[in-house]
Amino acid sequence: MLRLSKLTDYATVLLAYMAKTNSHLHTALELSEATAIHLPTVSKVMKVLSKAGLVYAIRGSKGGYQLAQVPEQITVASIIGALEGPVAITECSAQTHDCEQASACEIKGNWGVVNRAIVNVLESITLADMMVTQQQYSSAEIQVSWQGLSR
Amino acid sequence: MLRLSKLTDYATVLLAYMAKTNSHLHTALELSEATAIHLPTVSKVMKVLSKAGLVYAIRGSKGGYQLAQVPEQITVASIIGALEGPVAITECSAQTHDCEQASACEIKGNWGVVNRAIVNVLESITLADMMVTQQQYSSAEIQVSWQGLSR
DNA sequence: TTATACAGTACCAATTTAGTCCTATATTGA
DNA sequence: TCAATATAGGACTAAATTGGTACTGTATAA
Ligand code: FES
Ligand code: FES
Repeated sequence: MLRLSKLTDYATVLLAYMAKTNSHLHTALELSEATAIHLPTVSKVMKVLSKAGLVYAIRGSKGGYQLAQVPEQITVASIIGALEGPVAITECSAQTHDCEQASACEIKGNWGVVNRAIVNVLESITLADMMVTQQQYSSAEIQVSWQGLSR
Repeated sequence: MLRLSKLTDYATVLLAYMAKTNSHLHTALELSEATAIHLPTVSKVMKVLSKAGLVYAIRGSKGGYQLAQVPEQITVASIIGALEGPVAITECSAQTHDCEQASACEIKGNWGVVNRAIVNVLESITLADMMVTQQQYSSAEIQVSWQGLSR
């Protein structure tokens, strides 16, 4: 149902924690303890974020991770892009797809428009936005979770 | 990568075809031939759309399917909803989720905001919008597909 | 040289999705 | 009433994806 992967969710939680205190380096172990995400999973996610250039990684003892940009410059779209690749809600919304018989299709090109609209939303939301405290809703409303992630 | 299921894509193609000539009933066989989606798959999708109330279904000989509303009233969000349930980009953006330790999370509630923004986009786009002819892009741009669906 | 911490990759289990098929039910018309 | 037509509702399997873990390699500091 138009779901992001759990790894993307983990990544956002980890980056948000790092953003809070970005003065020092964060080891994978520290991140794991602070977020209650299992260490192997933290490692996996951080490696991907490092490769994508969203965080700096320093090896060796006294090493760790640090945000590569300020939270205001890290968009949700870039986090998703790092973990899952470019957003493409359907095969037809992707740029690289090849199709000979598209002439017969009634909705040709329109998924691309929808996709663009969603990407615009995701590019407009930054890590800093994600750290704003949201009001708590009653149980009938949005029930947020954190434990749910590490299930 | 924030992907809709293929069935949702099929459903949109089928509904768009039906919208073109909604004066008569469309049998699953006719829809299959017009869209080149295999008949069993067409049946599966139409059953779901019927159950969701997006199309009327009439059984027996001379039976078939017909849109339950005009294309301007059928939103992309409702099509997704019929096939995949409500849009929930993460577990934390769902309404029904239960979490005891959310107090520790840095991004608590924010996925719900992002989710809402995406739902707003999807609710603003109708089947009629999806039928607007889009300009053809060069191969470097969006490459639309129709055959890709039935792969 | 040793301990620490990230990098890269391979791997498996669990889940989800796509696709097909079978039986039941409703409708029409001969 | 019977036969033909079409949808309804499940059940089922194969394929693909995802989530999670483990192992080996490399860089750094003391
Ligand atoms: S991700 Fe933090 S409350 Fe769900
Ligand atoms: S769905 Fe891809 S061109 Fe129609």
